Amino acid sequence: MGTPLPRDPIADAQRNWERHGWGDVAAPMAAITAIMRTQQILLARIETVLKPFGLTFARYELLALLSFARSGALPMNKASALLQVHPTSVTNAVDRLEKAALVVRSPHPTDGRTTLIELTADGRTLAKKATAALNAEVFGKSGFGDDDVDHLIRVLGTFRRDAGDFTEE
Amino acid sequence: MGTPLPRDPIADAQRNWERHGWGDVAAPMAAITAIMRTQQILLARIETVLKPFGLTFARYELLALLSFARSGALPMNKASALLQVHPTSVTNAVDRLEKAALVVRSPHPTDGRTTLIELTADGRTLAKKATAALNAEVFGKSGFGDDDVDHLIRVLGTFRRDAGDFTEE
DNA sequence: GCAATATACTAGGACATCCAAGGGTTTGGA
DNA sequence: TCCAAACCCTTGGATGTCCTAGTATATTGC
Repeated sequence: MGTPLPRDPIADAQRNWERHGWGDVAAPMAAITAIMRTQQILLARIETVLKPFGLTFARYELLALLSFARSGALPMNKASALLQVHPTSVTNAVDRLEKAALVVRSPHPTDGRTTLIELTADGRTLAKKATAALNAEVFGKSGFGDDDVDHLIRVLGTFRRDAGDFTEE
Repeated sequence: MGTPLPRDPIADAQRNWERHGWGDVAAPMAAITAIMRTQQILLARIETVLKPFGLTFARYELLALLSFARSGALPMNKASALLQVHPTSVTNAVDRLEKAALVVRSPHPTDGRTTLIELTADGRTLAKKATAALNAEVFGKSGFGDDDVDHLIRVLGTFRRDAGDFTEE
């Protein structure tokens, strides 16, 4: 996107907030903005690694999810719930994965409304390769210290639970 | 997107990673995935608050940035750099803000290549109102504890610096 | 048993993001 | 001085996300 800025734009924003009398929410604003930007950076790294495999993160996530399912198949609505994205996003991803012969749609044996997404042999192979690449290039080089990783998992886990993502734990 | 899941899908993914022999990167994977999901939740909250103002987060960010500029105007490339998004994204946002009469494009006085984005009176008013709403509804109710906010700012700040977002500090 | 309600997926549309490419403007080195 | 390289913005295209509706299938309740 360009050259590094001389100063942290988010820290600047936080100062601006304080300067305008919003000091009480300046810090959370900065933290939230930092999360948004960090996500953007991470997503870009991930997409870069996946590009050679012809995958995007959305499609990879679906592939990875299927590869962990016992039978290598899941109903679309199940996938939507587990990936926590809108059903139409899953439809979109499946359309493209199916076109690439990485998954197949098949009717649910007992429920006529439901469509199963099944991993093909190619899909399973590609998922493995892509996972290895992501592990090596992104997750293995996250840049976060071990303590910070633990902290992030804990804090964001609480946040997600409070936001209604899940109940238990 | 729906009802809460019985279990944390990211914790499940982490267990799957460990089960498949990728224990060394399972934790960072979980932390990164949690950041992605948290961003999604926060963005949804923000967009919900901004919708009544006819704004999206991208447009709000631009408006807020302009409202902090001395003259209420910035060159497009400056805005692109500070918001850390692609120039075309700024073009897109300005197109829509201009259509809503919240900003105006004007030629740069000395550099014929550059276009200035100027806040209109309406734009400045709306920015103030939208900021008040976000402060009250999102940043003021982030759900993060003060210590966690500080930790996030610090850890993500280091991450962003290492990623090349900025140099100093 | 049948109508009303709920659920599952898809089609179409609005937005945002990025990349690649094109046209205009400046700058800088030969 | 002058042309090539650098820079700025926009257009067009690919993706992804969500929402709203519409169609088809199940389930419920009377």
